[in-house]
Amino acid sequence: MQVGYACINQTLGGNCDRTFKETGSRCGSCFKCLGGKPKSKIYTNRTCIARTFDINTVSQKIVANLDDLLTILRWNEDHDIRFMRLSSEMFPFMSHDRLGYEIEELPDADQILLKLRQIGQYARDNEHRLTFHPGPFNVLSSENSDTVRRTIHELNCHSRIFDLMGFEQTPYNKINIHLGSGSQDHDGARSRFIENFALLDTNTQLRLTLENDDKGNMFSVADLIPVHEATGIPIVFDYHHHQFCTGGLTEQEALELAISTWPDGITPVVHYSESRTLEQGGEAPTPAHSDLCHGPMRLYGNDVDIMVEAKAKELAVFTLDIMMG
DNA sequence: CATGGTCAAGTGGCA
DNA sequence: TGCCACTTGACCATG
Repeated sequence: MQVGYACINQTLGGNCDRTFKETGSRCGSCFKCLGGKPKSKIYTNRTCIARTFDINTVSQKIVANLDDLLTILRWNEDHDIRFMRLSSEMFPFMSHDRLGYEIEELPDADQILLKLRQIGQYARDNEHRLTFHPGPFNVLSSENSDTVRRTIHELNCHSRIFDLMGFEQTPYNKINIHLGSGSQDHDGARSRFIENFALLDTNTQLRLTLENDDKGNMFSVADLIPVHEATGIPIVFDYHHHQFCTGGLTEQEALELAISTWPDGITPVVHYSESRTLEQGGEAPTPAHSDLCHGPMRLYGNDVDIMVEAKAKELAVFTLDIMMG
């Protein structure tokens, strides 16, 4: 079992202002709290906006993002964290209709390709599991053919990065999305999803996973099962989302149903977060994520890798209270 | 150099 | 109708 976090390391990134503003307490361990300089900021989200897009700048940002990713992985290793979600912003605008590019045509392509191999090698050597979770704009089930086309391209771009890291083509390095666009018509959305899934590159198909939604009219774990049966796509169980969309299953039932969709030999991934509203003393839970974990999180005896989706990132990993039984 | 307005993209749900 | 939520705050122009 590994416990990981998503995209950003606050300690290295010095990004605790949000936590400070909303809770009044600083993390105490980021570079700002320790008196460091902004220059030393380590993060992998360097991006740009379309208006100022410049391929040379983007290429340099990618180099810096990959350098910092390796720094973060080393920090993780030092702190016994061997599971991390990579930011889709590491390669800004890569799949954009007008501004998109191939990695090979970037000015720093050689350096970037080398760094990707080095990151992959480091992850394999130290058994770090790296995953992607492309943004909510990826809707494979959309009725809009342009949206589907862009989604296919973006997912393939993500998969290509894992290929360049030298990873096997399995959901060990998953690319996770939601089914999307089916609140009024589950059957139609599932059909379109299955149809469009066939259009993805094979390596992308082999890495794709589906996550249960956080809205009652959307897709519970049970609602995703027909898609799993048609495509073999494993299901990622999100504990927090399940509260808002149970599909009539208990937490344990939904967890174990999702686990049953994973291939032998690959540890299933689950997502764990808690309600921000409850954390701040509210009455009813809402989908927005908490800063930290308060738990306990129950595993019911199952072995999974846990992606903690809390705003305080790696700091929240250390607050996770896991109940094995 | 701090601040606030703005930023590629889809969809659903709430005030 | 507008805004927030989700992957994930960062960029950039202004003072």
